[in-house]
Formats: sequence, C-alpha cells, structure tokens
Amino acid sequence: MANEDLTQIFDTIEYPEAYRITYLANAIVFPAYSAIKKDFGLVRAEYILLACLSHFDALTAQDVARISRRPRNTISRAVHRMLDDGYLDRAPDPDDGRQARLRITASGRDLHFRISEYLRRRQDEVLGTLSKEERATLSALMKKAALNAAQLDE
Amino acid sequence: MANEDLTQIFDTIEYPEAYRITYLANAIVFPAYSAIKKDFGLVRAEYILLACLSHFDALTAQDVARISRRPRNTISRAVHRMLDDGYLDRAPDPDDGRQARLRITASGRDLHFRISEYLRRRQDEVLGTLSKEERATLSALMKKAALNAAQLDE
DNA sequence: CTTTTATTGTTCCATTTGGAACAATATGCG
DNA sequence: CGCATATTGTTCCAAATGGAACAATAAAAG
Repeated sequence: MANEDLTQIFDTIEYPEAYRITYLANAIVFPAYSAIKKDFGLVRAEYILLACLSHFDALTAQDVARISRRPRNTISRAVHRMLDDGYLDRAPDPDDGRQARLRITASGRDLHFRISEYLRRRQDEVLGTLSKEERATLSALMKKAALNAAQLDE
Repeated sequence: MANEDLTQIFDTIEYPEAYRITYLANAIVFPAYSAIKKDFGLVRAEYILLACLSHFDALTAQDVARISRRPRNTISRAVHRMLDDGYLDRAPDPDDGRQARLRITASGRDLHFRISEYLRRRQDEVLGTLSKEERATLSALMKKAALNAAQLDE
C-alpha cells in the first residue's frame, strides 16, 4: 500500500470519536511511556501511582485503582516497588485494618515532576496544531465528557 | 479518603489534556475491551487488525502496525490467529518477497461489525452529556490533532 | 452476639506483551 | 556487478498483565 492514505480511517470507522480519542491517547502516551521506561525504569502503573499521589494527600491502593481504572493487583505491585525505592510511604489506617494510606515522599514528588515533563512535552507536540482557543475548547469538552465517564461507573 | 473528590486531578495534573484524553480512552476502551474479550475471545491486537482491514482494501502487517502504533510482533501473532480462524486471507506480494498482503474475509467483516457495536455503544454513553454541536466540535478538533500526530511520526 | 456478605490488599498462575535478534528479501552506493 | 544498509515478518524470552482465589478485616442482617 504505502502511498494510500493511512488516515482515511478517521472518517470511515464506525466509532469515529472513540477511534480519535484512543489514537490521540496512543500518540501521546506511547512515545512518552517508552522514554520514561527507558530513562527511569518505571512501568505504567508506577508512574500512575506517582501521579495520583502527587495530587491527593493520602490514598489507599484501592483509590488509585479506581482513579486509574487498573486492576488492584497491578497497583499493589507498583506500591511495593515504589516503597522499596523510597518514593512513597505507607501507614496502616487506624480506623480500618484492611486498608493502608499511601503518601508520596519528597523524592517521589521529584521523580514525578521529571516524568511529567515527558508527558507535557509530547502533549504539546501533538496538540501543537491547534490554536489557543481550539485547544481550550477541546480541553473543556473533554473535561465534560470525562466527568460524565467518572460518574457513569461509580 | 472515599469522600474526597477523585476528579479534582482533571484540573491539577501537569498535563491536563493528555490526562483527559487517556482517561476518556480508558473509559471507553476498557469496558468495551473486557466485553469483547469475554464474548468473542479476541485480544486487542486482533480487533485492531479487523478494524484496519475493514477499512482498507489490502494491508501488510507493517501497515497495521503503523496505523495502530503496536509492535510488529504483536500484529504478527494476531495475523496468525485470525488466519487460523478464517477471518482474513494472506497473499504474498508479487513485487516484494518480504511482505504479504492481508485482506479481511466475509466472516471477518461480520465479526468486526458485531464488535464495533460494543465500542460504538460505550462511546455514545461516555459522550452522552455533550450536545450535538459540542460533540461535533470535539470530534473535529480531535481529528485535527490526530492528523497532526499522524504526520509527526512519519 | 452470630452469621452472612462485602471490601482491601495480596499471591498465584496463565496469558499477553514488547524488545531484541534473526533470516529473507530489497535498496542504495561504490 | 558486489557490498553495506534497510525493511518485513517471525521467533525467543523476559517482563508485565489481569483474572481468580485467598486471608484479614469490616459491615450488614438476623
């Protein structure tokens, strides 16, 4: 094929919005993810964990699983590795013996900051063709849909 | 935590658009993906293959890898399984001994049609809060960004 | 209080995944 | 032409992944 247009599928696919969303997600995340893995040795669940804990004071592993839509065992493993590496702290919840409250450490926060750069940079590349107004519109509409999605499965 | 707002991260994250895009992608794809795996026994690379071949006349495995941003070996495996199951045909390219041209069969097309329903339905649920105009705007802006992304890495 | 039922975090295990190396073919360049 | 380099599809292998079962704890029901 080669000289046929590989992007025609954006219009012909049966689920155009879903396709474009996942395409954009892949376009942003895959390159950033590879670089993060290569430069920091982190797998996806690990930096998701960092991102969550950077933005909430204390979370249980279950919270993180819910926020990120990943299975609990994946998060559990990430927690252990990050604990070993000193990127987070864990304290048993005094009110509920089943759960433990996770907090990010200073070095975890620092690591997350460095990792965010990769994602932010790639995001800006991919969205670079949009005007300021277009980008703001896109962002607002995505937030509206994302809030709806969050509510859908609670 | 539990009664804190789990969605505040939409605004506080360092890469808001990237976060919202991947959140939406996950919100749409994960539930649909689980159902497709459960009901049809297909892994992601397999229905991506079907989707690609449903919308192009003939593709090489490499083309599919490029379109879908997946590693070649993942596609290669999917091709073998789909060949065994009769969902696609393969013919060596007469002009290039390295590559083979893949085409979807009637039963493959039928399978893809049934699978699309899952994605389309979930897409419509997630985007259900948007008005017709908002959805059209979102769709157009995503297409613009996606076309840019496609061009970025060629 | 006792008995079910639900939730949390973990381990087990089979499957999926993707990087790296590979053989086969093609292309570029002297 | 002959040799280096690139590309395609594949296999190998180590790692990541996620469903299922589990023990510990909590909540609900009787």
